[in-house]
Amino acid sequence: MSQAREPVQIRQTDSRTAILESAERAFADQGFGGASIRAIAREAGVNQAMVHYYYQNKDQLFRSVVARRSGQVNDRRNDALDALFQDGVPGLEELMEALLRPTIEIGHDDAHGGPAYARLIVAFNNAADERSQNVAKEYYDPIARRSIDAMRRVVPALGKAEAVRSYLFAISLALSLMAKTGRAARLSDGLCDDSDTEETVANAVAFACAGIRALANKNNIQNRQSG
Amino acid sequence: MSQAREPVQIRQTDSRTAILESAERAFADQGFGGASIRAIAREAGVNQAMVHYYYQNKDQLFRSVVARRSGQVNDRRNDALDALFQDGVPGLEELMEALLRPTIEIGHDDAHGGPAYARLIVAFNNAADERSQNVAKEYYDPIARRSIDAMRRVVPALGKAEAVRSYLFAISLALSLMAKTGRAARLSDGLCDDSDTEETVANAVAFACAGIRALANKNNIQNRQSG
DNA sequence: ACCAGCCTTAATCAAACGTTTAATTAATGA
DNA sequence: TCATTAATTAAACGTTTGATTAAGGCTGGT
Repeated sequence: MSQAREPVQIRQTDSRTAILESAERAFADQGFGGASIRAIAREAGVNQAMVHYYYQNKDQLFRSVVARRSGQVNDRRNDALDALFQDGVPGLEELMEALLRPTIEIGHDDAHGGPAYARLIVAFNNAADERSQNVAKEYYDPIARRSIDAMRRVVPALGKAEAVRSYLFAISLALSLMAKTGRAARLSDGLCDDSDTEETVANAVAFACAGIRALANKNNIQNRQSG
Repeated sequence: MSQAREPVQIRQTDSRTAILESAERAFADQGFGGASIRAIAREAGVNQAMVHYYYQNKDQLFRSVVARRSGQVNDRRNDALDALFQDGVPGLEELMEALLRPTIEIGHDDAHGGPAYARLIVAFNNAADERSQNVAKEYYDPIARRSIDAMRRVVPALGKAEAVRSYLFAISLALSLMAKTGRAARLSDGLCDDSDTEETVANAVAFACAGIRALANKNNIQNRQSG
């Protein structure tokens, strides 16, 4: 018997991830329909047949792009949740920072293609087409459910419907911060930088926590009146 | 002299707006690149050359779709702002409702294709490509600037950067409510309906106002400490 | 040296794309 | 009635698309 070897990963690494990163940029900039496999291959510096060799078709290429990044973000979120609830129930600010920080930080990670994925994830987060919904369901629903449960443990007054809404609000808020469309800078005449990760996280957490408490109070008052 | 007549509009109305509405749905569902003029024409029940006859090319077709709806929303917003500030400075809740309600309501207007435009506007609101940015700049920046100024008059403690961020947060929040991706219903096991316009507006306003006040306080405290 | 396996290539396919054209029909004003 | 204009059509343009194929190069194990 020969000893263990893994020549496969070593050899395929270059082209495989080059395609993935090129695809990430293309999907982010032009959408699924607008991106072309030919252009993705060209920018990755590989033959266009290589895209099909590694990823079979355009649909699976898209899923592979999302799978890689969502894994990075959600691993960090899950770890943070584990740590937070280990010593009892944390505060709302801690919880929301744990949920929002990984999302915002990956979008700010210029060196590793974060902004491109940020644009991509924003685009399909609010999309209603079947492909986007299937991908969202597979890669983001599990962490979403866990986060919503966590929010209700931290703020017991929060009803389930309000918790879901709050989570989606907070996420949509964090995503709008990742997108870096340049609109904030334009509207503020350059005052909003958004490259300051810490300030961005702080703003998002502050805004989200205040909003969540408002929904929880609203829910509470309604229950008292009707009950 | 013959009496007044407008045969042109009457004759072209049918096909012209049929194309526009079909295009709205196509762009919303498949994105700019994914939507095809052929399919748009087919679903509108017209020859595909008609699309170019009325709208020259795909780019102008897209702009025409946005122009029509943004006009509807922003006229209502501008009127509401005029009315609000006529008798002095309104409260934050009134202001935010004036800004968010038109956006949310048009997304809930099932009978007039609102949901399709909602999805479309969400998609390109966070997009960074040149086309989306140009359209956003032309059709949405003016009302955005006016709204941001209004917010600062109502909440003087709000710095300019915070006001811009707050506005973008609030809008992204309202848009995520319009989108109706089905995700809220799925995550809440059907509890979140989002077809109740009044409750949706109330939730969005409550969340946004609380968040804005939080940012204003944060800004205030920082100024006191550093000043 | 040789084979077997991944990796890479150029060439090719049918289908769909946005756009243009020329010709036809329907409605109008004189 | 007749020329004029607007609306509509079918057909074709050249290009690009996603996907497939068959062939060749490279590498490591024997």
